[in-house]
Amino acid sequence: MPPGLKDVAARAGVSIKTVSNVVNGYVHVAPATRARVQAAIEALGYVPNIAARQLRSGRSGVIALAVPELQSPYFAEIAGLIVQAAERRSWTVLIDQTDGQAERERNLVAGLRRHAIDGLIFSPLALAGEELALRDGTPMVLLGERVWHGPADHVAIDNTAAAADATRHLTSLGRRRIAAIGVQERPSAVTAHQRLAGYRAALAEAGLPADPALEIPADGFHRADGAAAMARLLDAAEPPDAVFCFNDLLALGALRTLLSRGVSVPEDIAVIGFDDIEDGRFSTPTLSTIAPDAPRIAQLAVDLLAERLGDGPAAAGAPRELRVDHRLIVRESTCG
Amino acid sequence: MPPGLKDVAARAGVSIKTVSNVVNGYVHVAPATRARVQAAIEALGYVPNIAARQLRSGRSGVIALAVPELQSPYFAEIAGLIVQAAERRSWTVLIDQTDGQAERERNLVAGLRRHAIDGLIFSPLALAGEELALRDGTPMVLLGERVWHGPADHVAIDNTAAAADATRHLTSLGRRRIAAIGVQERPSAVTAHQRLAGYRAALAEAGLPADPALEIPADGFHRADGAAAMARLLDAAEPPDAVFCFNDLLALGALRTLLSRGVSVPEDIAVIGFDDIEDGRFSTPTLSTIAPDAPRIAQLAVDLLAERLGDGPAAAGAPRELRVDHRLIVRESTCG
DNA sequence: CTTAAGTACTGCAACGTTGTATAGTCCATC
DNA sequence: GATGGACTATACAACGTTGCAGTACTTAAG
Repeated sequence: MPPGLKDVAARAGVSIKTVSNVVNGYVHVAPATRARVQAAIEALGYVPNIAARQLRSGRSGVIALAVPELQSPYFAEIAGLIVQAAERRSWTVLIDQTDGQAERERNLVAGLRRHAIDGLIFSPLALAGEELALRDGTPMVLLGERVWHGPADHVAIDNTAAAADATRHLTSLGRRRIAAIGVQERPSAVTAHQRLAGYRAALAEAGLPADPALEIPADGFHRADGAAAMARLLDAAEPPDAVFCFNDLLALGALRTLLSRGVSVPEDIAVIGFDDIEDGRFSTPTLSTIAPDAPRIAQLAVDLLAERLGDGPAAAGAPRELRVDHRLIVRESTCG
Repeated sequence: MPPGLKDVAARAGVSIKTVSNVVNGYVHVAPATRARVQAAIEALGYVPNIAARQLRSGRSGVIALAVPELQSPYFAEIAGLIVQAAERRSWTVLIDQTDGQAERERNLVAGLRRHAIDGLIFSPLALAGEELALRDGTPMVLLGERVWHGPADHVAIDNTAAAADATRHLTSLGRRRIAAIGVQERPSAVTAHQRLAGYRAALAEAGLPADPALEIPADGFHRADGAAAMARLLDAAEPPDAVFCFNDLLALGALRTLLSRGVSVPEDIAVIGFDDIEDGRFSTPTLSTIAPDAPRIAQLAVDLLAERLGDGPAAAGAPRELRVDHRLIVRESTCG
């Protein structure tokens, strides 16, 4: 049985509360008393019982992060950054994996969590809009899409603008038949919709026609989906001269298909992705992409949560929408 | 303020304890009563308070997973699999990131965790051997290396044998100057030592001399380290005709250097990695590698923890060492 | 008709912590 | 020499839950 305040108090010859005060750094404790208590703490190896503390204070020091899947480099990176940012506030992060399943996401939002958490950072995949209203009062920060007037705070880049930047980069290189890989019909696939919108906007801007045959759907955003989509494009009557993939994994998959078929990149077909995952910096050819400011996304998400959790005046208030910058990164896959 | 047993009890017209009994599936509750209580629970949206439950029972239903970094695909994959395996036992997983810092790992082992957890799954990077003895009684499962007679349970593949398999694959292809990338001097870098040992053993077996100039150190196990190491090898007087990289990230980095310098793989230099991360299946060329049975590692780690957590006879006992299989996966980087 | 065993439910204490209220001491100020 | 304030320390209650002991009733066996 681990020692409690009680045991430390007995050993130091003070009251339980005095030990508690020492532990919590309360100012008005005589130096001599403090030293005696500290010694007792060391001697007994006392560690505060978090469960009890949480029971009293209602705070657990744990925030949950819900992502579709950790295996995806982009989410892994974001998760790592959020863990780091949370650490700076002495929070620990509990990771929920939704696998993009609507049911799991709904449970999350309904507050059917098994564990008590102070806040939730959530990157929804299957749910969108009003369905995301968190039932219990747990503060939530949404990640990764721009849902205007959504029910919760969220942090995101301007997906549409970023997609337009990517596409514009291709048009500026003189490409005329630019395909898009990653189109998704589901109404909840907001990210895909926004990137498609940006793509179309940039095409229109360049005076290029929107060709439905160039808008290739993908079940998921993985390499295999990208590889399959690219194969479909190459087998078509009139292949493209450039491809905008809605994320880097799709692009890497596409790249693989291109190279294994002997299509040279970027000479025959230029490829650009989205996310700037590390893989793209070392692939062959290296991958041009849109780089969201991921460290900032993580930091802002944690900060926003902290604000809601604080007792200050900012705790309440209307949902806020924070936009994070993105950059176009040009590498070999568009400019060999 | 969320409803408690008290509130449910009041609404259902029974005692608090009866509600508790219903929640915990106690047998001797009259069907009618049970129904009434259930209704009240639904109506109020009651969810048990984990902190209080833990305070009473000592169990939190949370296990911690400590990995060097989530950004690394191999760890991200393992983490994802462990979250899934834990879910099957209704556990949640709390992720700690050590960044491979000895101090952080030491804190972890000393039990200076911020959160109360039932068990710990730990993939150590900086610590090794006796330093890993867990101070408080929390059950721990070690991941990813084979430390004989270590202080805790662990699950690992046979690193040395696997490294030998990889190297043997290269010798069997007729390669004579086989380099190793990822050598680390630190005594705690057990993984690197074991893979080096396997590499040397396979060379000896093939009657090849061990050439120190071919054993290239790497600070970390990332793409950049692999790229740098490969550059060093190419600049040497006598470049190798094959390279065994201690993990896939190193190999992908090395691949990048090779291709950007126009060295053809595998004709001029064959490359093999270790881990079988998804990237290697879509890189150009695709990467030969050693594939540990990651799903099994995750499952076993969780099972082992469950055993220690159980009240059964298996709960105590000497540390166990479980070996997991690995396979050699031959792809284009060794057999174009 | 008594006893024992089983069923259905209740009340109290305790897990370890912290907020509030309180009380005593010491010192400076009016 | 009284008043007030800062400092130091303590006691008690409460957070929501569950284990244990106990009550009251029912049924079956002797």
